[in-house]
Amino acid sequence: MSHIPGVRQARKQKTRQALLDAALELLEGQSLSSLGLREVTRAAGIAPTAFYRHFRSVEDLGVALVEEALGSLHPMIRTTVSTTGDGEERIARAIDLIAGHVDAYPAHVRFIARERHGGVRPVREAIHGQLGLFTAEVAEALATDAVSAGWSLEDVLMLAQLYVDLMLGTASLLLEGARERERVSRVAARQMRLIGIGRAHWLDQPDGGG
Amino acid sequence: MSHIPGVRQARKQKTRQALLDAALELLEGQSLSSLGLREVTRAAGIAPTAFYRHFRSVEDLGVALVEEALGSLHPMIRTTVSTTGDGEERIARAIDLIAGHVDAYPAHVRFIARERHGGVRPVREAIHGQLGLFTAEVAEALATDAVSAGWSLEDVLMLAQLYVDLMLGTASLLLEGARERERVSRVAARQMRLIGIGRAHWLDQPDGGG
DNA sequence: TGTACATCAGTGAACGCGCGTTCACTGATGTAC
DNA sequence: TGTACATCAGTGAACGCGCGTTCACTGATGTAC
Repeated sequence: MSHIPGVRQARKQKTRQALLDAALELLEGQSLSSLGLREVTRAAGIAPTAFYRHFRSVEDLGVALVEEALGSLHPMIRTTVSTTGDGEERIARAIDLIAGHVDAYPAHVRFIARERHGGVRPVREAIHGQLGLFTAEVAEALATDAVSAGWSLEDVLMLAQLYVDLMLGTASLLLEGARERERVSRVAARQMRLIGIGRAHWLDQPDGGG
Repeated sequence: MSHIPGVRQARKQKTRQALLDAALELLEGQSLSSLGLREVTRAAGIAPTAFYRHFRSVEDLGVALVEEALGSLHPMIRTTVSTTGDGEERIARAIDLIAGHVDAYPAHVRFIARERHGGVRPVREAIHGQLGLFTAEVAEALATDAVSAGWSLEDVLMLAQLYVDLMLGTASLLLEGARERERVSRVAARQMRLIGIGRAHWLDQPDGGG
């Protein structure tokens, strides 16, 4: 009735989502640079030509997928980082959250891991940009800890980058080797512990600070 | 003359290498899963059908590329890890070696970074296997350090994995942002330093050791 | 409420093109004697 | 050394197929009055 929502717009949104979902599923076994437009529309159950009502190209759809995938990752990182408790508790909780996210959004995790260094530049850049935001967010949280007193901004950022890379790497390993989940989690926990120890002693060194 | 080398075999080898080189160059802008057989033979200057004299498929060629790319990486890791001197010297030397390798073999580095999580399973598995060997090699070198006395094998391996991932991540960043080389190197150096500090204090913790 | 017109998501035919793979072949290299 | 035959890397025509994109269209939804 009113000119804002409308049945038409809702249906369009639904088709768009069907395209995104179909693409994400097809990307389980291939890279975005080999994903075909007709392949996606066939899986989504619409005519090939309707694709253009939603995206200019498959590349363009890929960029939209980045938003969707890292949007779902955003709250997770926020929660992980704001967990309270001592070091060991925080590590255990972080690992649990990563594993939970991999279970809840396996296709999203796979997509990001795959296309982060993939063959489609605009997608790579979109992922890079989003991960930069995540790193800044993690850095902000780390900076409020007492342990970070006296740290330069640059050093907090390099630490955040270490954590973000470790989280992504762990998520990717959890995805591939479902049967090795326990071993992967244990190794990741120890790596976080070691980084935490390095963090605690960073300013002990004569030339540690920036 | 003798039945072992022969002109024929040498020529075949040369064509094979031309295929590998052509593929590697084409992979600068796309993923292996979208690389076409005809595309490769065209770039290599041979008829499409001759491809089958060397590889069963493009996927198969990809696996051969993994051998080639990580073969060239092998000596580098060995050198990096066996560098002598104090911690800071070793870090500086490691970063230099990584940067040098990226300059010498940019296409190989890009290929490995891209296909490590890429869409072609056999290639992914080949890379995973080779990186596992590297990690073991790094672990072996780390284990001989005095700092590693009292460490469990599992912990040495988790440390080695941390270093290997950091090296690969750094190589990839150096590749993408040529103009940011200095900043990337500085951050990587500090990450190595922080990991080194964590390593030095690992056994200080009541529950640090395995 | 009813009517007339505008919008626009989705359709289906058609196009030219490059793909992977097959096949019978060519001719230089290798081998046996 | 010379000859006759075997091997096999590379060729070129041919195939059927799915691709991305264009175009004019349909018909339900939206808007104006």
